[in-house]
Amino acid sequence: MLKDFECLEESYAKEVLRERGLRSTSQRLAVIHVLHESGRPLSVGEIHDGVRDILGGTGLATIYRTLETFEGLGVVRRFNFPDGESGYAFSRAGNAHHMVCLKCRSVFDFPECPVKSFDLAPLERTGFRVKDHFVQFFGQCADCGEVAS
Amino acid sequence: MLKDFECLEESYAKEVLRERGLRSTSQRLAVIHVLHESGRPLSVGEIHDGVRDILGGTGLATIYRTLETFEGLGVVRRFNFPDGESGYAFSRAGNAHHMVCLKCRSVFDFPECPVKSFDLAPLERTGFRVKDHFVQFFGQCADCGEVAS
DNA sequence: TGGCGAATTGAGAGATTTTCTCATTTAAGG
DNA sequence: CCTTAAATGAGAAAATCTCTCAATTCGCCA
Repeated sequence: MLKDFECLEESYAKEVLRERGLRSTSQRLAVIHVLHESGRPLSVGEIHDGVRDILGGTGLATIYRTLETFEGLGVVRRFNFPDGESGYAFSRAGNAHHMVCLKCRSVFDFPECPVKSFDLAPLERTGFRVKDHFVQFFGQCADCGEVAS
Repeated sequence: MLKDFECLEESYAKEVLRERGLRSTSQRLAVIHVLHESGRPLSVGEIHDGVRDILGGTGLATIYRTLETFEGLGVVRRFNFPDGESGYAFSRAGNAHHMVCLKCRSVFDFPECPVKSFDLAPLERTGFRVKDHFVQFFGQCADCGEVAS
C-alpha cells in the first residue's frame, strides 16, 4: 500500500503511539506520511485527499479523529497564517518555534530556541508566571528569496 | 443606546475606521465595546450575544463581517489557545506579542517588544528573511497566581 | 438642518466544516 | 491463531460560516 521506506516521522509517530498504548493504524501513518511529503501545513481536506490516494476510501471523521489524537500527542500542530488560513503540519513535541514562509507556506524549525536569549525578568515582575511559549517568524525562505525578491 | 463613556478602544477604532473611509456604525462600536469589557478573547457566539444585549437584534453575518473588517485593520486579533479553542480580542495594530493566562484566558500586552532582544543571527544565517513575528507566552497571570498556586 | 448616495445591515437560505453514532473491521498481546 | 478493545466507515446531524438582496443608516454637502 504505502510505501517506499518508512520516513523518520512515521517511526517517531509509531513510537509515540506505542508509548501511549494507541494503535499504529494504516490511516494514522498515512496522515503522517502525507504531512511529511508536503512540507507545508495542509487543510483537513487536503489531508483527506492525500490519505485517500494512498489507502482508498477513508472516512473524513477518521481524519479529524487522527489529527485530534496527534495534536494531543504533540506530533502534529495546527498553524494559523496571518491571512486567516490554517492547516496541520508535523511537529515534534515541545517544538514551539517556527519560521513560516509567507510565499510557499513552508514551515521550518528553528536552529535553536530564540527565547533562551530573552530576559523574562521584566515580564515576570508584573506577576505573570511564564510556563510555555509559542513563537512564529513570518518572512521569506531561502528558496523563495532566490527566485524573486 | 450604549453608553456610559466611550472607552479608549472605541475612540481608537473610530479613528481607524475614519482614516480608511469606513463608517462607525453602532454595531461596529458595540463589538469593540464587548471585546473591551471582557478582557479575554471571545468566540463569535459570545460576541454576538454581547452585541445583542446592547443593541437588540443584530445579525450574525454582521458580527462576522465586523470581525473580518477589524482584523484587516489590525484592531482585532484572533487568538488560538493551545487546547484548540480560539477567540477574538481587541489589539492595537502591530502589537503581536502577548501573555496569555491559561487559567482565566485573559490576554496581556507586553511592556515592550521582546523580539528586539532575540538573537536572530542563527536564523537569518539559514537564508530566511524575517518580516514579521508573532509571540505568545502562556502561563498564569498575577490574579490567578494569588488565588491558587 | 435636510436630503442624497453609498456603505452597511438583517434575515434567512445555502454552503461548508465538524461532530456524532453505531455496526463493522482491525491491531496487538497471549 | 484468537480474543478483545481500539479504531474505522458511512452518513446523519449539528455547528459554523458565507452569501444575497432589499431595507436601513452614516456621513457628506448644500
